[in-house]
Amino acid sequence: MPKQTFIYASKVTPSEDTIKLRGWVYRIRKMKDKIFVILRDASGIIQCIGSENQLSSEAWNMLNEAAIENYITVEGKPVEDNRAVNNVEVKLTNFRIMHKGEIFPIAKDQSKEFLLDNTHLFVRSYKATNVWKVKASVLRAAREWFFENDFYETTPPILTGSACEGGSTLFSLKYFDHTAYLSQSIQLYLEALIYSLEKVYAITPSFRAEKMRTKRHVNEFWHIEGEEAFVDFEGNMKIQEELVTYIVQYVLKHNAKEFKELKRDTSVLETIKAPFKKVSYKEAINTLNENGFDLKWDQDMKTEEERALSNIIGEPFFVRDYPSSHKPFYVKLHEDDPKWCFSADLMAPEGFGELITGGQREDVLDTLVRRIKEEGWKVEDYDWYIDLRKYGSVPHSGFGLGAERLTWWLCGLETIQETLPFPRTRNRVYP
RNA sequence: GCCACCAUAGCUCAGUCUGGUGGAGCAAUCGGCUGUUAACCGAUCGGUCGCAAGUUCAAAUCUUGCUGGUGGCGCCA
Repeated sequence: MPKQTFIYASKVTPSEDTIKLRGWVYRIRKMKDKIFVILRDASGIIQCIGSENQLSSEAWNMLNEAAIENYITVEGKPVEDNRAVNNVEVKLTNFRIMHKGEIFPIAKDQSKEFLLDNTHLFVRSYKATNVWKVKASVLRAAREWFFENDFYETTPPILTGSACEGGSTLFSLKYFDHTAYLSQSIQLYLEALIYSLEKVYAITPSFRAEKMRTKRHVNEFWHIEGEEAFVDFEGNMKIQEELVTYIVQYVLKHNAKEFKELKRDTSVLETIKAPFKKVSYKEAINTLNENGFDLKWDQDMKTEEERALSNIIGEPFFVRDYPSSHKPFYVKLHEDDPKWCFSADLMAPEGFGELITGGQREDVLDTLVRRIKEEGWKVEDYDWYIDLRKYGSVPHSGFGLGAERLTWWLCGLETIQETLPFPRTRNRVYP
């Protein structure tokens, strides 16, 4: 008899041959002379049925002892049956518990706090597994798009001696005899690399020490950042909308099963196609004021307003040309009216809000130095960055996409924390 | 940083307002059971009511402090 290997639950189809599966007990329902056990593996779940009169007494006894999350191996014949989960089930001829262990602590009733305390066990839950698969697709699709469009993947440092987004939200740590910081964005380093590779990207963790408690924030997230030489503000938005469209189409094609399990209605996602709608900041304020808000032209949009705008527009859209005072020193200003700047945020529909911030960078030496001073930063802290404008400075643009923000929206989840296996939040750095 | 809220059995919660012998469901254990869909039925087991102090004849319950956690906001991806 040829050696049989284990197959995945999702690959099981009715056949005359006996198959072998391995995985964990997802559910088990016991009756007098038959037992239903749902086996879970990386691919999904499948129902197995064991009857007392078709199993050895050893196998039957083991089946009676089986409990949630035991590691098991099974053998049996796959048959069609419309009473089973996916209309196929395995009639067991053999059953073994490979590791019984203790009673699994996560059961039917779970509070958010309990799940976070047991995150290391919750990662194996069926829902979480589906999210990890979508997120893996997001990262893979992003890399594919960059590769297809001649971007080079680069590896900038995560440990850094200077701030990018401002001092108050930096995590600091001891670096030999100095203080170093965890990266908030590798943008400044990517700007250096365009002078070598022209079109670069990186996927790195970013850290923000913000003491916020919202469903949109985590203190450690994965940042998909791109930077391109010779690309202006408009061209940068084109890159972003094509990248996002590619990722959306990729997950729709490859993750239909996961979306179904997550009960995500994908009809909105199916309509998404570049180019995206673009509204100026001024227009956005006007639209909001027409819908019952009372905002001034230079007022910052708050979460409530952003969410309202996202629901009004109902598709992905850019808010472009922000007031300069709202954006950092590296953003290029409009030459004719420096009150406005070349910065745009890409918003997701359905009230999910910001996915990307991007824009054209200031490439003129004097203007950059002036802006750093105006914002109250020390010029010497940015010496190397300023240097980039001294030797063949070129117009360039870039953006930062939050992998978790995107996954959150694509999966239609309650909170962004659910897109990370071990989310780092204000009160959680363990496990 | 600001504002709320929560802490009672392994888990989810009721009981707190109005002080007077700590409850239910799930899990676990035992038994029953018709192909179950987080099965169902019966029984058993299970508690320093987050910690500390105060008020009171009497505190899970009222007061104060502390600890841990959750939600929302500023900010942002």
